[in-house]
Amino acid sequence: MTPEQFFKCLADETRCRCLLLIQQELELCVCELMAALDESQPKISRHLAQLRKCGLLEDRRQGQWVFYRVSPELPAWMVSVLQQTLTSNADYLQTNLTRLQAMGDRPERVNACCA
Amino acid sequence: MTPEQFFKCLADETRCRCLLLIQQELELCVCELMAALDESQPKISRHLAQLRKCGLLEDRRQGQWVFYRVSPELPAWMVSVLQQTLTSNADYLQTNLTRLQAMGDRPERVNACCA
DNA sequence: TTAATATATATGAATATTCATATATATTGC
DNA sequence: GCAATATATATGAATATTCATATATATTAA
Repeated sequence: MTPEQFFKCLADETRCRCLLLIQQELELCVCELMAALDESQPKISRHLAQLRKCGLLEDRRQGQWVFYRVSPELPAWMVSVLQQTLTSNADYLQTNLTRLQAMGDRPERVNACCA
Repeated sequence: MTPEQFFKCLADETRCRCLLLIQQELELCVCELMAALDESQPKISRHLAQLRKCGLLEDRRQGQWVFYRVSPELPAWMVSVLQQTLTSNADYLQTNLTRLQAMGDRPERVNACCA
């Protein structure tokens, strides 16, 4: 993936916020991101699909939910850019994190290894 | 500037290459970037104007040439992203740097302070 | 006047959004 | 176990919007 292709993935508000939230929370499902961003389900789902197709995210289904996480194969410099952006833009994400915390009935995580 | 606005600036091949070349060379004029990227003058000029308008670059005119450099007011994390991208993508820029070096009659720099 | 750079406009291409619907899993009542 | 239903997510199709490019023209300095 070229640098500009990587940056294009980050160049949309929905994708940027989803990626940074996932980078911080390790793993989030579609409904959690809908709550955090207050956006429609198809909108979230489409952007996540795009990020997965580009190789930035990977998904796993757990029952009715699909959880997304940053791909473990992502080149180190891209991870570093994500982390640097996250660390330096705490205020940018604050509203989203507040909404996420305020969300009731968040799906429980079950470790893939010992479900 | 929000993170996604910053990344949008980097999300185009022409702008990405120009920015990384300038980050590496400290200062480049339009005709040098035309040579390095082998692109038309209006195309280069337009993208540089956009980067300047967004606050990523600043320009100085020296005689007939206009030199662009990374804005000294750019937030540290953005500079860090630029530098990290540059360092980790040497091969991506190699063709451009070769063409730049091969360019004859490159305009001389005159220091602003002691011209 | 010539060289270097900037800008305006028109057009086409890429991208995002919405709505409706499809699929996959879970739950409830029989 | 088997329907009927609910919930979570994905996707096709239509539309709207944004973005990049090319051409032509303007500006600025030597």
